[in-house]
Amino acid sequence: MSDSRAAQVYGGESLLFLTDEQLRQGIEAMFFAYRGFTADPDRILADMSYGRAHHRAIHFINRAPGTTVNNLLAILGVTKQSLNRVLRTLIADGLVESRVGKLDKRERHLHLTEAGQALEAQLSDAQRARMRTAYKEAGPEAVAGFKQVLEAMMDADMRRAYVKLRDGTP
Amino acid sequence: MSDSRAAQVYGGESLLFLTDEQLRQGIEAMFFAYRGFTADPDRILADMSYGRAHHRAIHFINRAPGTTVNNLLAILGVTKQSLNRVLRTLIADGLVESRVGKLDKRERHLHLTEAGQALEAQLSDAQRARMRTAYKEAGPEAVAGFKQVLEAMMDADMRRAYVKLRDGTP
DNA sequence: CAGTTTACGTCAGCCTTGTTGACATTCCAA
DNA sequence: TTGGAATGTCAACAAGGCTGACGTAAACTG
Repeated sequence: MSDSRAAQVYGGESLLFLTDEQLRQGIEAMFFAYRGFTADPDRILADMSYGRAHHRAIHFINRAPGTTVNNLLAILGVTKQSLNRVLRTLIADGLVESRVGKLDKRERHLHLTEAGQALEAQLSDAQRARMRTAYKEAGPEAVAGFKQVLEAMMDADMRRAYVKLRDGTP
Repeated sequence: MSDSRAAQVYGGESLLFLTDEQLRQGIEAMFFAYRGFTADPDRILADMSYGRAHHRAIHFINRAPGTTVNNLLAILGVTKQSLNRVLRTLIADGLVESRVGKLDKRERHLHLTEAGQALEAQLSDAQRARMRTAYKEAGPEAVAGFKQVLEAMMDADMRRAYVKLRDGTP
């Protein structure tokens, strides 16, 4: 596994980008970048009594309005108890609305209220602003590569969720 | 801010990659990919009584052996109390060694013991394996773009830390 | 040399966010 | 009608952030 001699060539293609050093750079890039990625929303949320978990819930409810709790659970990858605690406060604070399903009354369909949409926009704007700057700095080809690698890094089920969200809302 | 009409062209260059939809895809890609990124080490650590915080400490001590507590603090971006809790257990368990500085005796220089290096290798191998697969799947050009965008996404001081680690150990 | 600053450790307490386990309710479907 | 699925809730707990306060030793500085 710990193969530092990956500077081989086969099939005519250089594999220099697969050295442990290259891989480690990618690992550290992910670590540092993710910090930046969450920094702006975190700052906004710190003032309110919300955290990153609330942001995630708000983001995906906005992204797929009417989604069920179970669906959201799968996307967020947390337990229903964890999610429920977050949803409870968001509903109590009037940011999220929970509507009993019409076809299946066990299900709860989640929607953002106007206040919820306002907060979503505020958080989203901050996060997008950073993304936009990064995209601009790196250029379109880099962005394409960025997405390719990230997608390849996901677990299979997360990748399905990602692609579904991406292609489901054109 | 929420400009959905970014499909403009100026200076002859398409800015289609800067639409809100494109940016949102990037945001979700980061979210889902980061989950995959941490999944393998998390699984390994779950069996022991360690968490992601221990992994981070071990990673950067391995990366910069002899680093001081203050230095590590800056890289990890946590409080000294938080880091201390983690370091204390790692030192107690014989994975990390803390040596009093020779020039400045206030400083503690951190090193991995053999056991620490073994765990680091185990965690690192798992994480690199995933990176390697992703890199292979996406190809060298995508990897270059991936790193460019991530670097552009970092806060200025994190970017400095990243570059320093990257270029300091060639 | 005296006083201040720096580096580090630690105690106490709080918060968010994750976990498991147990249990109730509602309702669909076989 | 009964089993299972979807949801919600209570309780208890742990990891890992945070702040504030305090102590010690070493280094720096006027």
